[in-house]
Amino acid sequence: MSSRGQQIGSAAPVCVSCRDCALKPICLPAHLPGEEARALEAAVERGRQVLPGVTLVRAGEPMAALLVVRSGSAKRYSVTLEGTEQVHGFVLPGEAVGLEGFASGRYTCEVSALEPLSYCRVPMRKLEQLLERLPGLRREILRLLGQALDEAQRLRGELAQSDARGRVAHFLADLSERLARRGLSPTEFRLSMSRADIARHLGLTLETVSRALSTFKREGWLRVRARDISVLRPEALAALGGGCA
Amino acid sequence: MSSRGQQIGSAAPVCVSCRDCALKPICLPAHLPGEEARALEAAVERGRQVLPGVTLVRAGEPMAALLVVRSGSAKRYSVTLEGTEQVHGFVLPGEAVGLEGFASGRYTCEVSALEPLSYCRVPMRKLEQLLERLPGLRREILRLLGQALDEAQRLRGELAQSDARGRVAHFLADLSERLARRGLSPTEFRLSMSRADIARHLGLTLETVSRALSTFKREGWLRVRARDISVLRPEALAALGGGCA
DNA sequence: CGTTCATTTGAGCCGACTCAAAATGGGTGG
DNA sequence: CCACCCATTTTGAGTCGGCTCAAATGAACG
Repeated sequence: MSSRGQQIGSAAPVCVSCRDCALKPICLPAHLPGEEARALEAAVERGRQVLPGVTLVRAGEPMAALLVVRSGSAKRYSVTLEGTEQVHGFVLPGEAVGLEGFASGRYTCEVSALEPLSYCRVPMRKLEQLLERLPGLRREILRLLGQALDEAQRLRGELAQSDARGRVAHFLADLSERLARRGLSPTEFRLSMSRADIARHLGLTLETVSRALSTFKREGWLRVRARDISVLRPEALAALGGGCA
Repeated sequence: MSSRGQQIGSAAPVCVSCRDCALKPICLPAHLPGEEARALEAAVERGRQVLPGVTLVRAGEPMAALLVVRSGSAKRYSVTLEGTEQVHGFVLPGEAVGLEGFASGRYTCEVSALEPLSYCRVPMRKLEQLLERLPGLRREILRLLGQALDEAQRLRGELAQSDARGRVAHFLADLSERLARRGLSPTEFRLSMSRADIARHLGLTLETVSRALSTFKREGWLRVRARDISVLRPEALAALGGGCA
């Protein structure tokens, strides 16, 4: 297991202050003035770790804390009446989990680890106290929610307008960009999710996802070996998947 | 124009306090304690009116205020690089507009009136001041954003999983339910949007939307006359469109 | 009453799904 | 280290739903 070493986000030491965290430029405190960042930092519970497959939050459960992934990746999904999974998206380091819980104080979807994963926690009690006196944090949390909303809408638009290849291309381009923002390679990465997960996320079947990848491979846009992806022509993917003004 | 009289939400008198507003049980102040509601009310600019087709907010424009529709309905959309509209959804009375603007302080999509429409406005300056001292309002705004996010995700799931008839059924069931919550008839209503708008919202063509409606009519679930809809078997629509736990 | 736009209906085609089988790779135990 | 086993992924053949293009009908407005 230690030889894989390809998991998303470095295997960070368990306890690090935000100041020394590799995610500093991306994570919540990034846009906060110094004192606010310090106040927030004091409320953060760090270094929780879980194994692949473990569920971080469950639908219906009260939202007791704001969770932010530190390393590893996770799958956000909900289960339909018929028992099938709807995959809403994938969570990368520095991203918050379960924001839609603000709606009712309870989570409405499940989030489970795809790899060994570590995360930070801000208990809601403390968060609310902090929101009382930190205007920057207020703005930051609103920004976070607004961003999530914007992203969800953008994604919906993608589903509505693109065909299978377009969706897969967009998925790869988006993932690539998010990895780059975390200082990881945008062209060489290992998918932590299965074809079936990708398919359920994009509203396709796993065969169709596989075929799309094969097409890209044949066209010379990608190298694909199981879950290892090398992007050879990012522009081509972006052109197919892009589409938004 | 006055003889149509079918527009969504009554033609409210221009200036009404929140206390006397027909939307009181749905709108923002509904969940606020008395003093907070009063404080918010003092910041609200009421009774702005626009004609059909007028754009309320434009993509790229700074988010200068929080807008809530009072009467009438609107279309949220964005324009892709190719010049086609992506319809994100439709706004009913009591619903806020442009929440995704919290992401960057600028709107990312356009909202334009589908009927004569009136709305209320809370300037962002004042809103931020209020958020400083009203914990209930803080929670309420977060709830609003969380709800919008949850809804966007649910919709994405619907797109990913349902076929054409399922999407149209879900659209009607959702609209019906939202109208009911506003004290309007859930079974008799007039669509304020075109088939093309519905189609672009659901990721279909207008012909397919029309065919789905015709099918429902043939099965005896609906009566359809142009944009006037009578729902005869709500359960049937809900069964087709539902699907989420 | 005529014009114009929105909606409905029809025919044919293409892409994505379904079902089925082969191949690949990762992990395990000898 | 190698052979085996299992799950995942790839590939193939055939079907069906939704798209495209085109025409007809219906509604709204001057």
